[in-house]
Amino acid sequence: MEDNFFDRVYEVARLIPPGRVTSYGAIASYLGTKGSSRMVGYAMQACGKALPPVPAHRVVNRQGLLTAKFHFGGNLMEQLLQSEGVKVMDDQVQNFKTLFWDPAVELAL
DNA sequence: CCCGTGACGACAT
DNA sequence: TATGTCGCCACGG
Repeated sequence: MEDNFFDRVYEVARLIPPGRVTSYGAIASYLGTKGSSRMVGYAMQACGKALPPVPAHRVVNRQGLLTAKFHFGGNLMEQLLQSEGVKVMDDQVQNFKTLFWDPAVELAL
C-alpha cells in the first residue's frame, strides 16, 4: 500500500469535511500534479481497497457533476451526499461553488 | 517492453 | 455557449 501517488490522493480525500465537496483537479493541483487530474480519479477507483475507506463520493468533477456515480452503482453517491446535507439535483451538486472545498486553500495555512 | 484505457481539465474551433 | 481534441501519467494486459 506504499503507492505514494494513490496514498497521497486518499490522504487529501479523507480531509474533505462532511457536507463539502472537491474536484479531482483541485486535489491533483494540491499534489502538484494538476495536469494529472485523471490520475486522481484513477486512484479513486482503487480507493475501495484503501483503509480507512475514502469518501470518494465527496469528490466530483470541475462542474460539480457526479461523474463517479456511474462507478458507485446508481444513485448511491447522490444518496450519500444528500445524507451529508449536500443538495444534489440531476447528478449535479447545488451550491457547488459554496460547498467547494479546495485543499490548496483550506490547508494552505 | 509496448499499447490501450481512464472517476478530468484546459484550450481550440 | 457547445462540441471536439489533446495532454496528463499510472496501471493492466
